[in-house]
Amino acid sequence: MMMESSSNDWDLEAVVRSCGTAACSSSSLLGAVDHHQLRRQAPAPRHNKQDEEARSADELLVGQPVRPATLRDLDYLNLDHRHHQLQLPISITPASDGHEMLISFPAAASTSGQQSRKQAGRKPGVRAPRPKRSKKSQLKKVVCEVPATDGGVSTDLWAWRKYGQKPIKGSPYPRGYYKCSSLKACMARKLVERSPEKPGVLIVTYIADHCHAVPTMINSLAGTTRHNKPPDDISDDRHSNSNQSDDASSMTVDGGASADRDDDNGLWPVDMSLLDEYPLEDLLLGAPFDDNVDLSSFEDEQGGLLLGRRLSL
DNA sequence: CGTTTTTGACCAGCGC
DNA sequence: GCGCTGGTCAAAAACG
Repeated sequence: MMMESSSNDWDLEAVVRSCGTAACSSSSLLGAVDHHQLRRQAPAPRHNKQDEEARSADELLVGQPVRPATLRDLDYLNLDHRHHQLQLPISITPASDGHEMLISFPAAASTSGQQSRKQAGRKPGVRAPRPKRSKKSQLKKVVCEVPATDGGVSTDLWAWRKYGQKPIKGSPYPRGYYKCSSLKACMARKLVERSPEKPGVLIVTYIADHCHAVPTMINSLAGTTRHNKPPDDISDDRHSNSNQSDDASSMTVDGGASADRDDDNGLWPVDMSLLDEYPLEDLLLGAPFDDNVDLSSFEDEQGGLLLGRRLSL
């Protein structure tokens, strides 16, 4: 019953690893710069290289989790870089349940896309029992409305991995589900969907806090990144969507970071001078974060940040 | 080879 | 209790 095809199919690809992205050079270490980009995917199978090339690529860059502290911290961000920037918060609306707040950003032009892919999925009947999930209503959530600007490169301090996508009733757009990929034990998740009323606006819901520090250096591991097509690749692919499975809402962890990466060590350098000006504690305030984390454990002997190195557990 | 994305299946929560 | 819906799992494929 899942994922019917639709001309409205779209794909969100959020680049979440900020620290190495062009848009997140030293001046934008906090990454909190929420660029947005929608990736449109062509219906052709992805294993075909040419088809892949033809696939349009809007990338969605979703900003880092925003909390009140974040808003404060964003004040000092240098948002003047080559990519589209978010205009910072226009309104903050507390949700009724007290666990949730809505942060609205000005809408911007957006694009959408889709992609096709070979049949995936798991064989029926093979599944380990999963732990009881906590009541959804009890989860702490932060909802952000961000403009889906095209051509922008999004940055986010956190590395996310997409683990699911679902069509949402009442909305022509699917919702993408993302987990923090920096640490497997991290329960932080992010939901990304396009606002049905305002297609130019993406609704990003952050759930749970990260249990680790903000990634500042990232290993270059195979398969950790996907190509992010330049904005001019964005085309009318969405209209060519035929029997494609459906709107893919995905985020990649990349954002064109490779260009800035230090290939010698596979790590993206961090402008540590920023840490002088803005203590790590402040940086961490910029995103959901476990208050109990011992920040000192994330520094090496040179005072450099160790976290952010992708962990394989 | 290790990682990600895609996507159908599975499952829990919720409303009726 | 049942059905709908959303959230998550996990196999397969892509990627570097």
